[in-house]
Amino acid sequence: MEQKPIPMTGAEKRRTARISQILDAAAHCFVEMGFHRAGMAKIAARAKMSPGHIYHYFESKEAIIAAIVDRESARAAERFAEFDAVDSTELASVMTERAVQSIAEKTDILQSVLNMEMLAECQRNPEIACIIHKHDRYVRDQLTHLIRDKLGLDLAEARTDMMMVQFSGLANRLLRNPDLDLQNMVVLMRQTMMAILSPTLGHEAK
Amino acid sequence: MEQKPIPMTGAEKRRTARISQILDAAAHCFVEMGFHRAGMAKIAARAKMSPGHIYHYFESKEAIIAAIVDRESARAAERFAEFDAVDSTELASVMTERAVQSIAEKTDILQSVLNMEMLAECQRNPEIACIIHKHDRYVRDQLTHLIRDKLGLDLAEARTDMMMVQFSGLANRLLRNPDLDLQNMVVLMRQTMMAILSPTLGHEAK
DNA sequence: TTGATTTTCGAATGAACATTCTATTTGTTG
DNA sequence: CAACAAATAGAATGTTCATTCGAAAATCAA
Repeated sequence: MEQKPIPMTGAEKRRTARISQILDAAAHCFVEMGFHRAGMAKIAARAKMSPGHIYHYFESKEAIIAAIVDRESARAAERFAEFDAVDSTELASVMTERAVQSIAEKTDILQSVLNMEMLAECQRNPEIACIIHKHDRYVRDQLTHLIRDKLGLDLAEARTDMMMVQFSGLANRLLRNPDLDLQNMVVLMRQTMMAILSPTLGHEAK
Repeated sequence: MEQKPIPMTGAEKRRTARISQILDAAAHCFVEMGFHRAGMAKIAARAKMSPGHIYHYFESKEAIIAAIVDRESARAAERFAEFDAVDSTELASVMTERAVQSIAEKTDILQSVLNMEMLAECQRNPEIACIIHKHDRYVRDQLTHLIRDKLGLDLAEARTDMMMVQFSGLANRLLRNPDLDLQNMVVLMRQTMMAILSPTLGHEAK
């Protein structure tokens, strides 16, 4: 989203370094054990500091969870922002490639696990819900603008959501079906995305 | 899947009643607090029995989680089995309606939360993974048979997975975007599903 | 260097939790 | 009804965990 081009003092740099040390450790533990079985002791050990010290940077474990959700959501949003620069005619292809390719990597399976955890938490914790909805709205706005103004299509909001259905649906599918044949899937996925971005969708010839 | 037409004695009936009492209570608590923050005390209270007594029916809390995952997966599989009886020409429509309608209900939002929790756990606990993959394979086999043998389409496995991408993707989307306009979505979703089930998909006219 | 400030540690605390165990109640059967 | 088995309760146990706190170490200012 908006950014800080403000330079940082040494102390501030240190502080943000420590914070991302903690977040990296927390993310790792959360993937491995889930939000609520990952103990502060484990997180602290992985971040190479004492448990007590974490409380100089975060008010509570909940605050760490919120920060993780925020960071991961922001990263996902960033990834979507790349589509902005893509040529209109190739959008479906590029998005398909990115969806499939990013998912074929181990790191993104882990990312998916974190996403599941986040979405579950989202229905219980209003603060988490707020963070997730904020980032989702941002991504949607970007994509809707692309579809409406660059591609000149109607039903832009609905098409946006349909595109995003493909992304999260694919991630979900890969967790449930470990034998998924990506080779064949990618062909159908590309055509499906192209169909979603075709002017005739939503205007059925009867 | 296969079933037991065997009649039950009074004692057995009681036993299964108690067990589903526990599972209902557990499911409720798991949705509300997640697998690992839901304490046995809370589950016991909701099931109207003592914590200790639960251990007459389940070896451990892990066993309850496994049982919940199994039950919920089996229920999802049952719901998919209904599509078996649907007329070929209407499959896409019926599946769309079912996906959208089932998701528009509050209960299915809660079901989605449980699904997220399950999928996250699936990547950490091999026993859970096994249960989930088993049920997913069952659903896929049903649907693939439908697509290949009733609709006479090629690429049946890939089309199956694409259909399932739509289902889980839609559930996911609704959690992330609470403002989702189902009215417009349903139109695009139906056409997308029809495209996935059209013989021309996968055989692009260049 | 000295004093002040910040960073860091790790033990102490208290709550929550899964599980076990013993005792009590309920139900069944001869 | 008596004796036995099954069901149930709930307190006790030992562990794990988030959080707090006082002190030690490092950093900085003068």
